[in-house]
Amino acid sequence: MAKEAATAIEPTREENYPEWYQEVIKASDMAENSPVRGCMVIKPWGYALWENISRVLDDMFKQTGVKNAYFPLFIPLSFLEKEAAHVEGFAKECAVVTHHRLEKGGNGGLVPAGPLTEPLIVRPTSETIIGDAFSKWITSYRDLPVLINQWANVVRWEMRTRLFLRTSEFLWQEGHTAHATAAEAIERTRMMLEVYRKVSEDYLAIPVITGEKSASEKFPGAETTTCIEAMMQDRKALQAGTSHFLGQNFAHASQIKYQSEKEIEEYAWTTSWGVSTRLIGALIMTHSDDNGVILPPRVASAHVVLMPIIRKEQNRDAIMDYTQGIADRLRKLAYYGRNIQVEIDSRDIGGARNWEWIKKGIPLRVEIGPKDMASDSVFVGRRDKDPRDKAAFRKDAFVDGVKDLLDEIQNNLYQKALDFKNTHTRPMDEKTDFDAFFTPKNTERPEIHGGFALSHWCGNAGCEKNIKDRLNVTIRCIPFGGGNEAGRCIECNGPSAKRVVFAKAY
RNA sequence: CGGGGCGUGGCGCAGUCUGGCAGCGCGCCUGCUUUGGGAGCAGGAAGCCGCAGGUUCAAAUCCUGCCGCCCCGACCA
Repeated sequence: MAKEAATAIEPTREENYPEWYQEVIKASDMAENSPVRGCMVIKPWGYALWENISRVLDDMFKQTGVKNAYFPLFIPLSFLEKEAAHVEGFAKECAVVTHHRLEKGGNGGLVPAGPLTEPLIVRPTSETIIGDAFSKWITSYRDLPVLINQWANVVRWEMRTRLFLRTSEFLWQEGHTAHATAAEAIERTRMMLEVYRKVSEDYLAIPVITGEKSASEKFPGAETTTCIEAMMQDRKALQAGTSHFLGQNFAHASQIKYQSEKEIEEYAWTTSWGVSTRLIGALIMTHSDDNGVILPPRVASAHVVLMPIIRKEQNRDAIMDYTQGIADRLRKLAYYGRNIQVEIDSRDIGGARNWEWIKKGIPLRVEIGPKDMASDSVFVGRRDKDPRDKAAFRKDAFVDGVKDLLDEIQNNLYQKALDFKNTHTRPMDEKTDFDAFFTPKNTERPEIHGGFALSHWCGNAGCEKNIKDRLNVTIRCIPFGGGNEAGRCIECNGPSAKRVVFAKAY
């Protein structure tokens, strides 16, 4: 027997969180770096997650009247220039296409030829190109609202990239809507944020805080940006989704106008909202442990792995039949929008097989050997429990109860994440406490520290900046609900009407 | 773009200081024995030592330039 590591993943979260994150992804076989700088290859086990998340979102979008469409990957440079704040926000991270042909170069290579008269940028987001379409589609108040979503890839040339969390190219959906009134657009902004909250909490089992961004953190060109913020296991905040009220900024830029009932020319009010493959990063960092990924059942790449244990060759057919019979029954069961997905892994590689599936985070591992078959049973391990904590089930009881079992795991994951978030979220009124909260004890090798501080803020951008410069802590959002409560700004002691969420962020 | 680290079979690394046969562990393939907590033995395949120049009888090793990756920061979903 080979040596056993204390944990399947090294280093552990405690030892080196960023490296742990990378190792977890590698061990789960979800994605890998590609030859293209900053771009990832999403492998089947990771892509299945995205498919499942997409399906849930897509259904919910459609239930609110949104329809899917598709717009070009390339955006004329002049389009991006139309909205001043938007240009400022995205100019630094645009990939630009300047040529349309390759020719043989001097030493056998290829060189770009045929310069474009107007460079094209690869979309970092599609407000401008979709705004242009909307300007043609909308002429009357009768055309409104227009409710469009597209599933697409976008490119943002980031300095530093990390699998799923920040890659040069990523997959996302971007919703774009146009409305006759500000009130209706604001309502839509909140409605879609609510969809994100629901998917995040009910499917990904990631508890979030919903709220509004401060002026410095909002989307370039937006009037207001609302967001869902989640806490990762290193207690840093991750912005998991945003929904923007764009006012009439993009309507002016793209000339989205309509004639009202009163025969007056009006500009439309628009929104945009998106979530991306970053959600997968959020999911990994919320649930995974030192043995690898833990997938919430409702979006898991697969639900159950069946592992036949064939001790004697003459048992093979009987055990495989028994296993196949269980798989057939499980696959007929519907669970949250799809049938139970079953993997059968009959590889003869000893205990390594079990550990591979632990690292991949599959919710249920089922061992099926001669003893189980003899007693009409199965031996089940749950990913939300210790790897050695396994229990025998009667076969029928397991099959009939598998959906309850999956829901139990789903709820456990959510509850655990919620407890973690609550434990590390605290009101903070004294500047010294605030600074201590966000300062690691060991400056050489900072330990996991901090969390969400609920503190008062006077609304002044200067105070926000001071805090960022001093502690690298930002306002993640001004949370909805919770009520107003007068207090004193954590930075300047000025009057404040409400607490906001401060945290270090990804 | 600033600071730090690193590029050697698929993965992780040693070898570089002091130039002289391309190595180790894991993984992979074959066979036998095993199997309910990460199997054992035997055999085997797999390398442009990041790239390009230079020095040398000889370069993974020395020199010059470039490229890429990772971590921290700035930027960001």
